[in-house]
Amino acid sequence: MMKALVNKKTTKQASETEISVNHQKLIDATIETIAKRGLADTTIAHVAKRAKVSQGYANFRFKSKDNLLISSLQYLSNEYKKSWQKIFEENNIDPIDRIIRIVQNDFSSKIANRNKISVWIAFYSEVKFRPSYLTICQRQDEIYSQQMEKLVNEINNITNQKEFTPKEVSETYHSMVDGLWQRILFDPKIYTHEFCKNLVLKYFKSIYVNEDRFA
Amino acid sequence: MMKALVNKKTTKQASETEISVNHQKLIDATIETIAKRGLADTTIAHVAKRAKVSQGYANFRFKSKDNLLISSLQYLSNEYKKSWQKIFEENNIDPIDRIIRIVQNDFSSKIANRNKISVWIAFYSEVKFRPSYLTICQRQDEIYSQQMEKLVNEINNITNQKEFTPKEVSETYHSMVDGLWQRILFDPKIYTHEFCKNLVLKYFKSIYVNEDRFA
DNA sequence: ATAAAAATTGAATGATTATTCAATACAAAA
DNA sequence: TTTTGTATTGAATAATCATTCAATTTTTAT
Repeated sequence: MMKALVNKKTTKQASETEISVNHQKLIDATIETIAKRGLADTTIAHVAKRAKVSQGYANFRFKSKDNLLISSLQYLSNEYKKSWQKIFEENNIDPIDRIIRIVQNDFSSKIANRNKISVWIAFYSEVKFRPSYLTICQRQDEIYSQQMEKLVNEINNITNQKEFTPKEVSETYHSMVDGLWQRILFDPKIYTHEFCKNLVLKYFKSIYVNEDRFA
Repeated sequence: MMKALVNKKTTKQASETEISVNHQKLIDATIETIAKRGLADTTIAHVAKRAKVSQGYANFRFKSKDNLLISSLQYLSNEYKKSWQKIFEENNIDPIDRIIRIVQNDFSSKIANRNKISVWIAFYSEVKFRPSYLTICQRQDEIYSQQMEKLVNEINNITNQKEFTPKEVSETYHSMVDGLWQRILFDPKIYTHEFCKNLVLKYFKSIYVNEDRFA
């Protein structure tokens, strides 16, 4: 009895490592497939082929296509969250430099590339009809906004800026980022990362008139 | 010969009116169906049922589903365009009042309601994979931007504002609108029309410091 | 009123695709 | 090596859906 339990456990651990590899391979393949073909044209067969596993296995591993899509969105969401969470936590860095880093992150090639953006928008477009998508997106947005407001509040205090509330600045920034991401998809020639960053920094410049770091 | 031609013409005219009715019924039904079920779940059968015509007819009338979708996007795009075109052309009205009208239009319940927005985003999400969608969206954006820059330029001259170029202000506004529309979908409780309009006007206030109309 | 033409139907077709599952490959344990 | 359990395959299944088209209804012209 005891032995059986132990055996089972080691077996499980070993296979879990194996499974994890396939798990991630499939999530990566899903994101790539959505980026290359669009959500409407993303089939289990395509994803499985890209992940180099059989079609049956892909479905078996994630129970359903829906589940695979949700896991992929979750992964994307976590990846993005990790990237900004780190910056918000850098308390030793000056708030203005910190917000500049947030902008740099939001328009870095790792985050704001056409593949990732097209996947985001694909999921956004279904948010109204899939409560699970909405939950994932909302939870992320909420924390981001909260942290952003806190940071803006610090900057308002430092600069003695009183006309625009942290909420207003934070929401304006957030919506600008969403809008610009969308436009990167439409016209990447015009909406380069530099162009977008510059636009956002100019916005901050209009709020924090005497601060030169928002060039 | 002559008679035949005339007959043909009258026949054609009469039927075109009839056809137009069905044509528009189908486009309306398509937009409603996308809004209610999402693009992924929009079938010819659903659209036809909503338009109260047979499934075969819907397909016959538009040659293909793809064509019906493109026509619906085109219609949506024209509808929006008509709404702002009119405002840009009101040369007798003061530029600042004109831009305020543009904002009011962009967040009117006719334009920025959840149904319309979800349809827009559904199409946006496929833009990368359907050149015809991209063309329609780009053409619209281009003219809007052009007119907006012209208007901002006038305002810059009047207010003697030199720090922010018309292009910068116009692009910032445009991306804010896109971003806010998206957020209306996510969280309509917070992102009311009033909230959005206020946010945008505050942005203008930060650019045109001495102008009280941007309350 | 009748014939001809056009509009419209709805059932059949064929393609696509998520899901299932019996069979096989593989790995670990005895 | 053999046995046992797990991972993985790939072909079969069943559902969904765009598209087609012969048949029917409606409209128009004479």
